[in-house]
Amino acid sequence: MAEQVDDGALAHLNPAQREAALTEARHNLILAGAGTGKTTTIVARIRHLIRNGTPPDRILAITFTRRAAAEIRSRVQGDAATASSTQGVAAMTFHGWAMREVRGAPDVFGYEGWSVLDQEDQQQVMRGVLGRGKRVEGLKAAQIVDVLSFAHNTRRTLADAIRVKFPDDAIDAKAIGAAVRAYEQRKQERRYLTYDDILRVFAARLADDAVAEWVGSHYDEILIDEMQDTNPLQWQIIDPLVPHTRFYCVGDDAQSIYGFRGADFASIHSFRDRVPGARVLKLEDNYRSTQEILDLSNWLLEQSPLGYDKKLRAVRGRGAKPELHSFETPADEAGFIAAEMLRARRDELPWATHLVLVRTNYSGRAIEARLVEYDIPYVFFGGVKLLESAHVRDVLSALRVVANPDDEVAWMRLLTLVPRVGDVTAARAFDSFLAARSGGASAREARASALAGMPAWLAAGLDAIEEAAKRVDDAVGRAAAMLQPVLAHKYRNENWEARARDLVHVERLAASRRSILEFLEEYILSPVFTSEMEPESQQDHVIVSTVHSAKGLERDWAFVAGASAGSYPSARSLGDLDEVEEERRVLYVALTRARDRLVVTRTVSHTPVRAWMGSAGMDVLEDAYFLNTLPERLVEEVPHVVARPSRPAPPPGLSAPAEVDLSIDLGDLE
DNA sequence: GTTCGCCTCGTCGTA
DNA sequence: CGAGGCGAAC
Repeated sequence: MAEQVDDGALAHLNPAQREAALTEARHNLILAGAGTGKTTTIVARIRHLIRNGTPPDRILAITFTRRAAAEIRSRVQGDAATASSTQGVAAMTFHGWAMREVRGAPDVFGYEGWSVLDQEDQQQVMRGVLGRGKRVEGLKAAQIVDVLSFAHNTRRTLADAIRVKFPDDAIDAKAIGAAVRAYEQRKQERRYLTYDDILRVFAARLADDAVAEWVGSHYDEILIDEMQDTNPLQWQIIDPLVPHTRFYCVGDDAQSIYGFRGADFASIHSFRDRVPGARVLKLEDNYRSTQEILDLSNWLLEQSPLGYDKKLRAVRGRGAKPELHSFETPADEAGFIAAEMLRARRDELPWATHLVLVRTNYSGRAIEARLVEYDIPYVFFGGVKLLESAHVRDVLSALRVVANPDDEVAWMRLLTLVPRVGDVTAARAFDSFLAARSGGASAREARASALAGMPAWLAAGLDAIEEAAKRVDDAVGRAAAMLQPVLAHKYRNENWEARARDLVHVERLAASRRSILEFLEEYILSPVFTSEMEPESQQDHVIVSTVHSAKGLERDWAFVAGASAGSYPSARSLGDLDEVEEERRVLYVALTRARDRLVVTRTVSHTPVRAWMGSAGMDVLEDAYFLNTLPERLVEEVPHVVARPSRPAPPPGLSAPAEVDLSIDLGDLE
């Protein structure tokens, strides 16, 4: 048995990794710098546990994304010889885990039949609460939802969260508080849970030690990846479980980039206080990059007033210097990146050689446009998630009203798809639904009264979906069929063909889910990007990714785009040390993705920031710019900026031209 | 009064 | 690309 799992993985580890994989301490924190074989070590650890007799289904790996979970699962399974003995290791996100526990034991946790709201739906509910003005104290629904979420994740009061998020504005927190109370009540009435609520329900029940003991007894060891991005709300889940299971946490303080979501990387510095008896191990040898790439990355961290105590060493040795290319416009920059890829292609390098890292979804679009233009296959990580795209939401709204008839957001969305029905008519229909319900009508009868003035196809379609509710892909198919005519019209000028293809993907994702709510929950909690569903993702392709979505990614060549003044650090973070330092770590994560060739690109004159900051503001940004003190020896600088030829000013007499007669001479028509 | 289309504007990052 | 404002059309 033992030999079955021992594939020699341990033999490939260096002494520090081996020590980390085999540690016998009850709780462990592995501080693993970028490229030091973090995933390799986690995988070796899991295989080691299994080899020593831990049943795979008693091991839980918490990761940051669906992709990271999938990678751990597949690497733990290894080849066919070991796949069966390693079957059953659970790998999922924090939210996925919390939901699995809550849904798995409704007697313990409650909330059966409640729907999970994503961010856009939360904003929709908040808009409904705010009514006509749509603002309170100048804050829009989206801002209030954000500050509330920040309060939950950092376990602050709402008043404190408002002070932290809006330090300069005189905001009457009482008015916000009233809106939030109304929002909470609305969520309760409609049986809605937000992302945060899922963690909060789980955490609240774990405060009962009997519950913590019971949950802890399911697992021999819980592994947590990207520990530096764990926030106080997630710690509230970990803490009560410490006496009841073992924790194996892996992280890197220099890669903490989720402060905006409440993560505080300092909590890994105090890990031993929080988790008594924990052993702390360090991995410092970098296997990913050449020394030149690490020299630049190390330099960036050294400039920080926070001491990171980190210096990555390249086991691979020396290579080419990183390049720093400067352009006039983002379009030139994108053109260069695409042209470099085409050049590499002529040298027969696969598309998968390349990774392009962008700061924002928005800035990724310029790159995307060039890749389309040059016919380069790519997948974009970040950006629109499949279940967040408007047309998919339209279709899912029909499933949602069947699964949870109290789901007002879904009702409104569905009803306003009907021709000649707008907000007012839809709200009236929903009101009559509510009236029927409070009059004691069953959900189905109430539905009939909501649909009274609506076309017959809608009622028939909802009945059909309800009949198919056990076969979720079938239900998706029926919803799509019912709405096909209205959607084809709604999106007639917005790429309807591509959107229709997405609907087929959704149907495929829904196959083998046990219920509509389970299906929606799974993909709301661990979203799939639209572009991951495209055919390109099955073939050789370039990856374009926001830095935040690039955790764990590496490629031979990495292009770090838009590394301009005003972006690193971003203009909006100026003046707040913590935020500026988080921006530094974002750039650090980007730089450390490259194995062989690191290409940093930037624009120097036509930045959009310059336009609204003005030149005085621009000086401040230049001062704060991380790369403005970059020593020459660290990079190869390549200017692409074309100096505009300066012309001599015209002599004074020519400066006020007479207007030119632009009318045509009609000849003999006069 | 209500719907719908068109236009402008602003967009950090994510489960 | 979505949200929101505005005016035309129903």
